[in-house]
Amino acid sequence: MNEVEKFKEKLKDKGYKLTTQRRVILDVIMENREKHLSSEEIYDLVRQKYPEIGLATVYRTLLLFEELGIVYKLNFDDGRNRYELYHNEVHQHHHLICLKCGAVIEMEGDLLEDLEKAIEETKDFEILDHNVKFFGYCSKCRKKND
Amino acid sequence: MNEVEKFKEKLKDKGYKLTTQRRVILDVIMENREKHLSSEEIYDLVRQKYPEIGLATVYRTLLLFEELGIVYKLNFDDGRNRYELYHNEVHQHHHLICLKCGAVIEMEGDLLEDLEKAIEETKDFEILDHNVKFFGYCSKCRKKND
DNA sequence: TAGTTTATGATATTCATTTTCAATTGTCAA
DNA sequence: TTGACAATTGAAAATGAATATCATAAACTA
Repeated sequence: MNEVEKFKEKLKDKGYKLTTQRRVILDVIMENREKHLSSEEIYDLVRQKYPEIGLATVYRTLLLFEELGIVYKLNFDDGRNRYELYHNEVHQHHHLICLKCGAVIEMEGDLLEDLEKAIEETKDFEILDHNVKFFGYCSKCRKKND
Repeated sequence: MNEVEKFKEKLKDKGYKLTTQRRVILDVIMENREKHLSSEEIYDLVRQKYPEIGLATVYRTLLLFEELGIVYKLNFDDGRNRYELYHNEVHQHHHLICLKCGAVIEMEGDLLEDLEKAIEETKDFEILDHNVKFFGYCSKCRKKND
């Protein structure tokens, strides 16, 4: 079963309807896997394929997709929600955010596991998700500074 | 030199004036060291001491204090900025946020150091700050769930 | 295909934050 | 101490992202 079929099933399972708008929004997100698009950016891209769409529908759909585990909401402290396609490694990657040029670099690997285990034990806190961001200067901006 | 004197000096250094409003806002933040107050919460507390103050002044002052390194801005994904008094260990603590009751538990210790070193080397990214949050259920809420 | 329910688009609303601008208040030099 | 000038303030308006409202328009199901 491919991704789109899985998507259809997830909607049906919960009694949601399969609409053109939802399909187009999914397409845009799938075509931009490596990006971290904001709601507004998604709206702009969707309008190129389906100009009649309303902004509210995009917001509603992103909320729904998040609930269904289709997308994952990111927060880069730039005052807007950003989304990426959900994948299993999503919890295993962190983001490096350049304070100069705003570039977002993805980082795989979960070196947090030990830390999480320690927290669960010492604080009796059940961790479901984490949010790890590093702010600094990317290699390009570091070179410019020389 | 005590904290308040340091504060006065930081303002003067950059040509900013020492106003009653700024003093009262600092007092409120200092009296709530262990908390993570939002701008609105700070406004409410400040008004008890200085009712004439305007909301915009609080927002402006918090922005200024952040710039001067007097406070540190936190983001708990609840749609508002939160602040805490800047202290050197600020970079060394993380927050556990309960998804049920909203409690914020502070966690000391920096187990991220190894991870940061690895990033600086492999990604050529100079880390200045990090933001680490863990979401889950606190011990109280876990007990309630039983 | 009809009928019911869900979804949509346009618009209004909310909420946190920022901007505007005239009036006020610190600061520093005389 | 005063006066001048720049910085600061308060009130209100503006912004910007996100959400709610509501009448109309699609989807699904029998």
